[in-house]
Amino acid sequence: MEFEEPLAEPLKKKLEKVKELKKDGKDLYKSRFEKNTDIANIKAKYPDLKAGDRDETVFKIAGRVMSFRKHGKATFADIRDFMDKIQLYVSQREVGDRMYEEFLDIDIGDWIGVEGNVFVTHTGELSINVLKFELLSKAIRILPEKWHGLKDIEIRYRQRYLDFIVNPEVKKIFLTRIKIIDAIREFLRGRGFSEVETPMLQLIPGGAAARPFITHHNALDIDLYLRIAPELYLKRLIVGGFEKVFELNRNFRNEGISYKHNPEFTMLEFYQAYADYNDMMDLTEELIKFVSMRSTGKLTTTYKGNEINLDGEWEKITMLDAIHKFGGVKLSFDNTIEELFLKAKELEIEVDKSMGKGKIINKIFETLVEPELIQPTFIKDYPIDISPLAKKHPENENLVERFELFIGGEEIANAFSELIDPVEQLSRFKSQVKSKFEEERITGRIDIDYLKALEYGMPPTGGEGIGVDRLIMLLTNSNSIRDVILFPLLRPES
RNA sequence: GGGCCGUUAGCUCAGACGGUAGAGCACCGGACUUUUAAUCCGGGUGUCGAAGGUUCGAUUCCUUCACGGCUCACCA
Repeated sequence: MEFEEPLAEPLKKKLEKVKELKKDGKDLYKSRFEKNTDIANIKAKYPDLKAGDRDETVFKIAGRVMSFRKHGKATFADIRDFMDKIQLYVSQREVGDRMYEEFLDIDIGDWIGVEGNVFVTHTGELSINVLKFELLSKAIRILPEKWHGLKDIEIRYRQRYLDFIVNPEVKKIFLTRIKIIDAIREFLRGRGFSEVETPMLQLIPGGAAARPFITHHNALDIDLYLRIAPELYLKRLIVGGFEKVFELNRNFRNEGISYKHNPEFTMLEFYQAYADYNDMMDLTEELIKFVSMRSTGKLTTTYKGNEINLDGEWEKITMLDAIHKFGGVKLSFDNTIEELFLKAKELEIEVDKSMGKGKIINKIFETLVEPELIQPTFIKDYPIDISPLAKKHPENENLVERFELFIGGEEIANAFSELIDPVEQLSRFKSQVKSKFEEERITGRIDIDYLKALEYGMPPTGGEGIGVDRLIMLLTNSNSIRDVILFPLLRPES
């Protein structure tokens, strides 16, 4: 038994008790228990029983003991299984002297299996009259307190199991997360999309501009990167003839941690041949409405104090129009760099002239507009120089057919009509690698194999990425990405 | 990385002019056959985040560090 700190007194006593029980030949850690129902089922079966009512059906349930109310020769206890909890009534008369003695050795936190029938107490609580019980697994550590719960946010993240044991609302968030993930798959499958798995270990980490995690393959003696995006592989599949594919899995980015960034996070990417970014907008709107209904049963949510309505048609507006509308600033690509630079300065937005027009405009957009985009809004037609994989806009060579979806002031989705011209793709890659700033962030290597794939011909395609954790934050009103990731990354304890 | 805040019992939290700390729950001992924050009687179980410094004396004051939170920067 390994304890990192000197043993606190209660812990020592627990260990002594366990030693005693073992010495008496008790098996404290059993192999199995045959349940025949869940607590929630029992509760559902007897909605109308009144005080004094009783049913002789024998149920076998199991769970963790959460509390005791001991009364000498009879004891009440609450046990909890995955979804529900119920009160046990154990009396010496019913279970006999020896078993009752054994029950008094049970501690809060222990797992037990129980056989008993249902009755309702004087105070009207549906309870299990215990006929037999069995200790399944002994707890040595003492659980956090029962009505203040566990508030220390650091312990909640580091020991998430305690968070689940003590804070029921946390479990609710993750159950919603599970429903959201299921609903995404259900929706896309229903639309004829195939779920695929592409490499997480990549030779060239492409599809985004973030610093990658580096690892090493010993047998091949090569460095590999954990993927920052699956994009370039999914598009290879489109070249190979797949028409609708999606991948719902982890990406890894070696960047800062914040309320909306975890080094590993869940990304949905989907690609549809013959579709453009307008089609993707329609699909996105339907997807998120479907997911919201399936997971929360409604089309409204509250996020950071804002009421958000997902119903109705979502607004679509170009980036430049949005800057005009929300920021009152009229910008265009006819402005010189100097003019854009001065405009940004005037707005107290930090930019420098090496950034290029697109980047400055985007920065202004992020500062002035993003926080205002509370209700679902598609921002479309992004600057070309910040969108190396998107198709050029037919009406303006400075723009691409790209949109981002914002809800609650957060970026939820990013999509475009894919750039499928291999010659143009090469020159875009080159100009991207050119700037010194980018060079630090990108490995500097162009994915020649991806270009080769394009050279074989890729059909017109719409592609999109959705930050699933952020979507979950939105639908569960969670202020931090750590509240929707089971085991978020923390610095190791000293 | 910068700024601000936090770290006291298993948990939630008090507290002190600088004189080695106290509540509730949990825990330990006892009473109790319908309680549900059960009740009643008895028991504090602690490296006051860590290390230095000042001091007769530091958990308290100072410095540094660790971890966490918020925020700014960064993350197209």
